[in-house]
Amino acid sequence: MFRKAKQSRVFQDVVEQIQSAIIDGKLAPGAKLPPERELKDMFNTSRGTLREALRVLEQKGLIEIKLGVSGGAIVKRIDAEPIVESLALLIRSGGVSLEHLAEFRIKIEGSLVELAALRATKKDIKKLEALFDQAKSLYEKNDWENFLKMDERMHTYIGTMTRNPVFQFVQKSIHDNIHLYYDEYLPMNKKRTLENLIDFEKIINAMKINDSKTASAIIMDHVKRFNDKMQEKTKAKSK
Amino acid sequence: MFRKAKQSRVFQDVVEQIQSAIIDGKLAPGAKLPPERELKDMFNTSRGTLREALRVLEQKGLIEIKLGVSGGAIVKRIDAEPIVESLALLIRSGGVSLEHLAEFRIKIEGSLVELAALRATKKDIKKLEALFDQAKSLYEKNDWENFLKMDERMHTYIGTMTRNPVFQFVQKSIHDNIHLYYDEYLPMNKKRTLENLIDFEKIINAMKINDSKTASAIIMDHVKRFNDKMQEKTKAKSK
DNA sequence: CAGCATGGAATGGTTTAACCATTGACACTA
DNA sequence: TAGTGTCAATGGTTAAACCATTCCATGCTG
Repeated sequence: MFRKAKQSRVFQDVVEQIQSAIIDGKLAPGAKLPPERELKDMFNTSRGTLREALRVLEQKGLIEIKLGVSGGAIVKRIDAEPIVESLALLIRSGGVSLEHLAEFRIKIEGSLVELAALRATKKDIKKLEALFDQAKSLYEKNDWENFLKMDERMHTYIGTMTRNPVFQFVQKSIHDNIHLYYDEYLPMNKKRTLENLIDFEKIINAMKINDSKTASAIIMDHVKRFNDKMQEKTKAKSK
Repeated sequence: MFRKAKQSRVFQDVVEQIQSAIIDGKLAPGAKLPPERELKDMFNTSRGTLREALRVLEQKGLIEIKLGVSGGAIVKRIDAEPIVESLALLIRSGGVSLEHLAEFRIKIEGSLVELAALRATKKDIKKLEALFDQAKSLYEKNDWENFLKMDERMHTYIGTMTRNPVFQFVQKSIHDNIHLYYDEYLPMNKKRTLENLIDFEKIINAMKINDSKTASAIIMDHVKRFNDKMQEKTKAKSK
């Protein structure tokens, strides 16, 4: 199944071989790799080196490691998680500011909602309504923290509705990360949050009658309003 | 500088400590971490475990490791490379199809070019013209492979011109990865390539007179034409 | 004196072997 | 039969030694 490893950064060669096997479908999601002690022999390397390779594969989101007997390295379905995490790093290190993110968001989220509306199934709308009801209930309970989480879930779910993984992970990346700024810039605000909720209600209603253009227009207005608020706060801070 | 490491997945604790130090700016880009043999004592761990932590940090794009005396782990400036790589994995594993990518591209690239045109400096335009001239020369020499590379560089450079890192890495991710499909679907085609070149010439001219709307319209047409060609090929294949 | 070759030392890369920690399966007992 | 405890498989960690690469100082040579 595996060649012996090339020299010089042996662990990299191991990573490449296992990664190729996964990408080529020789190792499907859910498949279990042999135990470390066997793998090290297959690759003709030491356990330490093999483990460095496994660390890298784990970090790439290609495998997951379980402890105990019948544990080991299991091939994962590749998802957007590593992308979201990398973007978060980029943001937290100051490479991306809120303005950058907002500028991008305003360009993309209209298209995204339009696409979601075009492809919405009845089930999607039900799901979205369920999320909306939960958000509303949290709003009424003044549970700001959980309300934000639900808001994030609604945005992410609209991403899912596009049926396009590129939009999905872009949406997830934006909203996972934009919340990093919330606490700093947007403390709980009843009035603003209500506007937020009403927007979602309107979007769901537009989706129900397949009015994708209206849904798109509402979200763009929603994002613009958010950005304006954010900029006010930023200016106020820098004074 | 560092606490002793918590137990259970010790290497993860080491990763978190070093990562925090980098994000908080305690370790600036270019700074050198102590040698492995010193770090292992600082963290009170073994060299093997410490090296697993370094592998993870390296994979995250936070550090870079140099060999030899005066080598060691150097803090990197965080860039979009890990994101581009993760996306490539997602695409190559079949999670993202060409149609998905194209659908996204058609929505985003118009906005991106518009922004680039708005913010273009004279230096940008010179640089873009230089890239264009090289691409043209490669076209005339029928050097398909290098022409594609130059085409990719032009797209990426337009991303840079937005002065927004989010657009930059999105553009880079799309174009780094869309080339994975070129060989399969788009063999060298003189006529199509010429259209391609003329588009760029028009875009540069529009940018020169600050006509961002026209630049945007041209690129959207360009992308649509690309998608149509691609779909023809895909259909022809599936017959 | 200038330039170049050489060897030493610092540093990452790899190996080996042993032991610890977690967990699931299975046999034993009440 | 239900519960419980033991055991073995597997990942996690440690330790010490040696290899490979690279920089740099030293000294030789022209």
